[in-house]
Amino acid sequence: MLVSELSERAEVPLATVKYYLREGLLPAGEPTGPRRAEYDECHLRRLRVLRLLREVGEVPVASLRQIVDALDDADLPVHDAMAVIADVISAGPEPGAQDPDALEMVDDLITSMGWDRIRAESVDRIRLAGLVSMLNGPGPLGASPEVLQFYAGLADHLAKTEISLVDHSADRSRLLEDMLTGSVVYGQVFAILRQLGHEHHHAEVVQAAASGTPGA
Amino acid sequence: MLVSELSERAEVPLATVKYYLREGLLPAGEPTGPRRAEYDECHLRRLRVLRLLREVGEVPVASLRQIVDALDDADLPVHDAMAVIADVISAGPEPGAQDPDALEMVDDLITSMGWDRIRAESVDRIRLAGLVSMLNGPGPLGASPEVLQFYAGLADHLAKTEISLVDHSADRSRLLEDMLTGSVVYGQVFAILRQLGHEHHHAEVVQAAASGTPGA
DNA sequence: GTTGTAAGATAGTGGCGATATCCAAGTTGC
DNA sequence: GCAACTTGGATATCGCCACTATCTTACAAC
Repeated sequence: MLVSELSERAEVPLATVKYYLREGLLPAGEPTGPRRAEYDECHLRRLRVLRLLREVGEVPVASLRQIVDALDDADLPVHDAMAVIADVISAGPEPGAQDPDALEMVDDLITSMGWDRIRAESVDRIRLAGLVSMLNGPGPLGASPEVLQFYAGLADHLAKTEISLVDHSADRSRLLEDMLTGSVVYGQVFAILRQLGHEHHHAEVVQAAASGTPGA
Repeated sequence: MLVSELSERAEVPLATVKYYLREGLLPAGEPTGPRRAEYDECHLRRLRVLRLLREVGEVPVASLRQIVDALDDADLPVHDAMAVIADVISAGPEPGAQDPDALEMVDDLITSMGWDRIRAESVDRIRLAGLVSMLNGPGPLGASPEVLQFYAGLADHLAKTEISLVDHSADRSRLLEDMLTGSVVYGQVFAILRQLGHEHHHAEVVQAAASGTPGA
């Protein structure tokens, strides 16, 4: 297929497709002449993944480039590619000052969960420490080890189930793309369901309080 | 305290504090003269909340204004204020074409969870339908009712626990600010823990597959 | 008084994600 | 064979957003 068809099928403006080609997010098509090139289903899939990451995951274009580099590096084992991708997606603008206490809390949590496969350089580990440090700073919110354990237990259950559901027999690029998009989209799905749960349960306690203290 | 002290204590650049005052995110201080005004702890708390929502939650400034409007409207009951805030935070750029099938799946899910307090206009409900529609479109990922139920069950448990932990006896603005910041920060905490869980469990299945098929 | 800084208003900056325009070279319809 | 159209490719421009810098006036403290 030609660029214009690619653009139509993915419902992405032609100018944007060209932009992605320019940025190296989308590999160039197979040239069939000096001013002509052919694109296939892989390009279409890749383009859909890119748009999903941008629109649902709000991943910046610069990060997308790092992600496709990992995706397309056939020498990189699947698990290492996922690690690179996880780091890129979690990377924020904030290196921030390290808080040793918070980092220790996080490492204790990781140990108590038996998560012995987490890399020490994991961006998520550092970022979590940043959040914990923020929670334990000024303000009424606090992150006790018990509360963190509760969250981690739930997250472990969710993550374990999700990993068990992926079809590990697919070929490398499909596998990576599916894990990536699944992680992003279902992450959003869960976040929204949590919000909906808040709305429902908050309504219930408010009503209970109102009927329990009718004159207050 | 004076603006400069407010800026120092919250570790926010003075120019940014002035910007927030201009935008109406931060109420003006009590004027003690034609060119002088006094700020108190409420301003400091509010400023910290605003920065947290921006930095952790990546909430746009325009949304912050809508949020503080709800926060400061003393006539708005707490639950209604939370509903407004939830809608503002979940609002994306995408009204998008409605997919009746996806919306029906979402409504079935909501019914099966017993979530009878969700407003029909809830932005989250619509957004979830958008994601489901995307999952059931082209691509290998699919959102079956069973999978959605699994996510919703977990989300319900999490949300219920979180709601039970908030101190409902605090005064209105503290209560709202705490629920809001808690929701945003712990949402991030959970998301990161999920990622860490993925990293650990994926490493385990990869290793199991490698030792199970040593010569493949 | 002199100096420093607050408050307030106005204008400017930088990053990012596209989008628009132009051009030379092929392709297609006739 | 010829004209109209489209493609790939390069360059320029746009719009939004979150700040940030500058300037002015007036008060406060020494």
